[in-house]
Formats: sequence, C-alpha cells, structure tokens
Amino acid sequence: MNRSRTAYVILGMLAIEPNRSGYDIRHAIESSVGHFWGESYGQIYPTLKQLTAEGLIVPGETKKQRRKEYSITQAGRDCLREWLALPFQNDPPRNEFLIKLFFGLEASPEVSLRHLAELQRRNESSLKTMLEMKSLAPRVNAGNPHLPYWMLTLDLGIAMTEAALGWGEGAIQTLKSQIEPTSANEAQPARSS
Amino acid sequence: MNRSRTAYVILGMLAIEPNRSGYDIRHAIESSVGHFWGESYGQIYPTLKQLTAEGLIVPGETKKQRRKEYSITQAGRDCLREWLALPFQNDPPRNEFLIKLFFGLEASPEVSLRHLAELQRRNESSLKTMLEMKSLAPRVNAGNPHLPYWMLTLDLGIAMTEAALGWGEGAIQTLKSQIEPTSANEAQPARSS
DNA sequence: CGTGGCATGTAAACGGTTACATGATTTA
DNA sequence: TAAATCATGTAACCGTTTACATGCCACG
Repeated sequence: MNRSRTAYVILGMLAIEPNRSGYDIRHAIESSVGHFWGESYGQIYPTLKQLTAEGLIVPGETKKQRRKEYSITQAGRDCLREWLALPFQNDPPRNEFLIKLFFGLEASPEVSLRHLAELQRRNESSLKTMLEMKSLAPRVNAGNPHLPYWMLTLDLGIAMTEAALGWGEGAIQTLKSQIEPTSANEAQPARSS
Repeated sequence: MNRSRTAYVILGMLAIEPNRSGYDIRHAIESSVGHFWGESYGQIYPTLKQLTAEGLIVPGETKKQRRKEYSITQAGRDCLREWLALPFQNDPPRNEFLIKLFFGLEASPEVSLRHLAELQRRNESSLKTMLEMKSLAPRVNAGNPHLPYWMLTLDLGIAMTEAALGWGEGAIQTLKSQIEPTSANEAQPARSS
C-alpha cells in the first residue's frame, strides 16, 4: 500500500518506455535524470516485485530468462498520474559543501579555498555534460512528445549550475583577499620582516 | 566511533558559540543554515549524548537542571577541523519538483503549470528571507570573524534561487504555449467550432 | 578460456524523521 | 489558571545505500 517515491519513478520510466528491466531502469534514470535523482539496485528490484504484486506493472512474456522486462499497466498509469498531481515536497536540505564553508573559520583558510576549487571543478564538469545533452537531445529524441519537459529540467540544471559557477569565481576572490588582506605584498617572494 | 554528519554540525555550532542546549542548537541550525541543512531533535539529543561520551563536548555546570548546556572541548575542535578538511561529498540528488516536471507529459498539462507556480512561490519566499538575512547580518553580527563565510553561503543561496526564478518565468511561458500552440485565438472567448 | 560487462537479487547497517511522552516555565 | 512555548528524550519506522552472492553471456 505504502509506496516510496522510488515506486513512482519506476512507474514513470515504464510509462515513457515499456519492456524495461531493472537494469535498464537504473541506467535510464542515471542518464536522463541523474542530475537530480538517484536510485540504487537495492531499491529498484524489491520495488519491482512490490509493484508487480500490486498490479501496477507486469513482467513481459518470459522468452529470455536472463532479463526480466516489465511494462506499466493502466492501473499503474492511473497511480502515476495521481501522484504527479500531488503537491511536491521540498527535498530536505543537506549540502555538505555549504555546511563546511559555513564553518570555514574553524578550519585553516586554505581548506575552504580547496573545497571551493573542487566545487568549481565538479560544476564545470556537470555543466559540460548537461550542455552536451542539451545539444544532442533534440536530434536523438526527435518528435518525442516528452522532449519539451525534459529540456525544461535540463535548462534549470544549467541555469543553476551557471549561477553557482559565477558565484564561485567571486567567492574565491573574496576568500583570497581574506587570507592576504594587503594587496601590496603580492610581488614580494614571501620575505617577512 | 562512527560519527554521523549531525555530530560534526553540532560540533560546529558549539565551536561558534559555547553553552548551547540541544534546543538552542536546533534553533541555531534552522535560523542560520536552514536553507541548506536540517536536523531533528530525534537526531540531536542522542548525538549530544554520544559526543559527551567521546569527550568531544562537555555539559556545563548543572546550575539549572531544566536546560542542559554543552560546550566543545579541544578534542572536539580537533575532530571538527579534521572533518572540515576532508573532501565534501555530493549530496545525493533528489528533487521531487524536477522529477514530476520530467514526467509532466504523463499528467494533464495544468499539473506541471501548477507545480511551476508553486515553485516560484516558494522560491520567492525563501529569496525574500535570504535577502533580509543579508541586509541584517552585518549589523547583528558586527565584528564576527565568521561573517565573511556566512555571507558567502548566503550569496550562493541567493544566486541559485534567483537563477531558478528566472528560469521559472521562461518555463511558464514555454508550458503555456505548449498547451495552446496557436497564438491566434488568444482574444477569442473560447468558442470552438 | 578467461575477463569484463550484463543482470538479478538479498541482508545488514545506517542515517534520519515522526510521533509520542513528559514536564517545567512564562505570559496573557 | 489556561495556553503557549521551552525543553528533553525515546521508540518505531522508513527509505536507502552498501556489500555481497550469484551466474549468464559475449568477445578477444
């Protein structure tokens, strides 16, 4: 009865495309919504069993015994639609980068700068893949009616990552000037007196 | 031995200011890092006990028996510094708004628009409180050496929320034009033929 | 023939939230 | 004195990750 969000994401993935295995679903999640959603096998396989028992999905004809492919039923589609219409809940906020930056004074100043540089690195990398997706998606999924929605989610990811990158540039400068408050001794090779 | 992140956040809060109770800590978290971190009492109180047993914090002289105030020890400070220096882990991505938008085609089009409007509402509200914090913080915490770090975390929140709001405006237009693809019948009072 | 990827599944541990119980203190 | 808030704590539950076990299949 009590369904986890994993269940609905699986339903959604099977609504988009039938005859997918647990393995497929995991891969589909990672490569399409990976920037804002994650699922593990330990969650997917038991949920597939549960959804089958509830009649929301059905296993395909067992031609190949190695892969178990599932499709969504009408009941599953109804169930998904119902959930989609429910107000979304704010994901509980937990950002380890920000909490470490918040406590930055308790560490040595280089620590925060290192974290900041690492954040920029990760954001640049994920921005790159998102931009790649954005340029590829229209050709790969030409005529796919889902595409406008998919592009919207992609665009938000891009916009927020770009904002974070812009902030990061300024933050690095701020922190550097915090560590070396005087700007006169930039050229001097660290000879204190 | 095995410490949860809650433990380090508590240490951090006690490093900033000693003689805080579990109640205080929760309140401090909510009102300073609430935009990117959350803790519940069910997590805080057991962790306080654990940290005491480990000698990382100490309960204050029990003058008042109603409140139990704790302070950080040198061992606690060392422990916190150690953790701060460790590379931060990316929080597992889970954004219920985005996953519902991604599946938007499976719902009626109004559903996505409703979610989008609700997101704008929430973002506007949290932007407002963040901007308020930003204007108040320098006066309230004048001379506080933590302030530069706190402002940085605030600025990232503001930047990302503003980016999301900007995206939202465009997204609403995109969805609206998706629902009514023709632009000619805007003036007509819905008299189809 | 063996290695690497495909594929399914389970058990245990974990981190965390929710709900509940309890009672003191302040304020209207 | 009633209500609101301060304050501490526990137990149950829940969703999820991790690690592990297992074996098939294709390819070099």
